[in-house]
Amino acid sequence: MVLARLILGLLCLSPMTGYELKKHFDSSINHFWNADKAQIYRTLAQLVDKGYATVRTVAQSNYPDRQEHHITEAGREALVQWLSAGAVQSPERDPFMGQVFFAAELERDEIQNLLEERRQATQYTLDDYLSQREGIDMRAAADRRSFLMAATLDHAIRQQAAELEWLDAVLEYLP
Amino acid sequence: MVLARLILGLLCLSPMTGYELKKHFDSSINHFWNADKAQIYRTLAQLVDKGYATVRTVAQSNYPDRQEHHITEAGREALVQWLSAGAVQSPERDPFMGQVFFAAELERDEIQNLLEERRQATQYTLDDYLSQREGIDMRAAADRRSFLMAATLDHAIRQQAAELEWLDAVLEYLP
DNA sequence: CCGAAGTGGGTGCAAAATCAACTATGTGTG
DNA sequence: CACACATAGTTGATTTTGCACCCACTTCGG
Repeated sequence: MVLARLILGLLCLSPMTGYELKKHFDSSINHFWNADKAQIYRTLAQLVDKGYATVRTVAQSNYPDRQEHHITEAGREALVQWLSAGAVQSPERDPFMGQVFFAAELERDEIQNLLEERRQATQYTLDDYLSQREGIDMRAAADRRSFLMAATLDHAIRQQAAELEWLDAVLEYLP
Repeated sequence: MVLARLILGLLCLSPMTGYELKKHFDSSINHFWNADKAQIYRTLAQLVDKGYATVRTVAQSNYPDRQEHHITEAGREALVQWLSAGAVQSPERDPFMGQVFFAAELERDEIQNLLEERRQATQYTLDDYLSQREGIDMRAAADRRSFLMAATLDHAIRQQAAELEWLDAVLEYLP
């Protein structure tokens, strides 16, 4: 469902192969979504079925043929409809919070390890996002599209930063 | 996978029926996980299969029989093993960020609507969490279990608060 | 020259999650 | 009395996701 819209969104920016879509999910989109290769190719096929995208096979000299997927007018409409239908509400889901919730089954130092391990991972993720952020041309963010894309990265940065602060607070006051 | 551990965690606190588990997911656990009724009952059956829980049917005078699920020693071990195996890393997943990422397909005022709608929903969720937080006896949070449980709620509160701040920033600077 | 990594695409399978019914009975409200 | 809601649990179908493979060819590093 969501994946199909995200793919439509990417195809809206420019025609792409499944392979290129995967790379986007692993880089520019990774701070708010991820997707398995197999899932991408299958969803792509569904989009073509529904008439939201068309395929154009482009032969290359040295590399395999590109199955270039182009968004159709119907596809663009479906995307806009999703965006116009209002802000989606998705339930919170964080397995790590589950670990914390029941962590009392562990000894105090093991709990501390758990939190410190998470702290390190969060710091690592935050640093990754911050370096991605540096790569963004701030003059380009004057146009609305770039601004919004950069904003989602800012969101991820704020979330990670908030998590770090929380972890430090918990580590400090843990009885 | 995660759901099975969370159920084990809850059964660790006290024996419960599927119905009661569902209520916990809808109330005390809702800030970091949710689960469908059907999924809970099926997972419960799996836990019994694996020997992580046992069922005791308790007849009631006016109401249907309770299928009380008790955690076994093996179940407790499985839970502890999950907690000891280290902090789980789960990829970020936020459909709303997808909407923002591609929101440039909309007009400026529609984008503003989208963000304001989300702002309201976030405020509502935050208020809910804050009122849950009020219900927590702070003296009880001196023991480690209560402290950790309250901490996960604090985490959710911080996340929602950070989201609000972000939304305000985006609304202010949106070109 | 060998092997690793990159380009490009795909299948099969299983687990996890969601949606929508359906079964009973009891209790409280208008 | 009818109706909604709470207690308690179950079934079927479908979608979503994740993991592990498989193909073919090219380019680059040592």
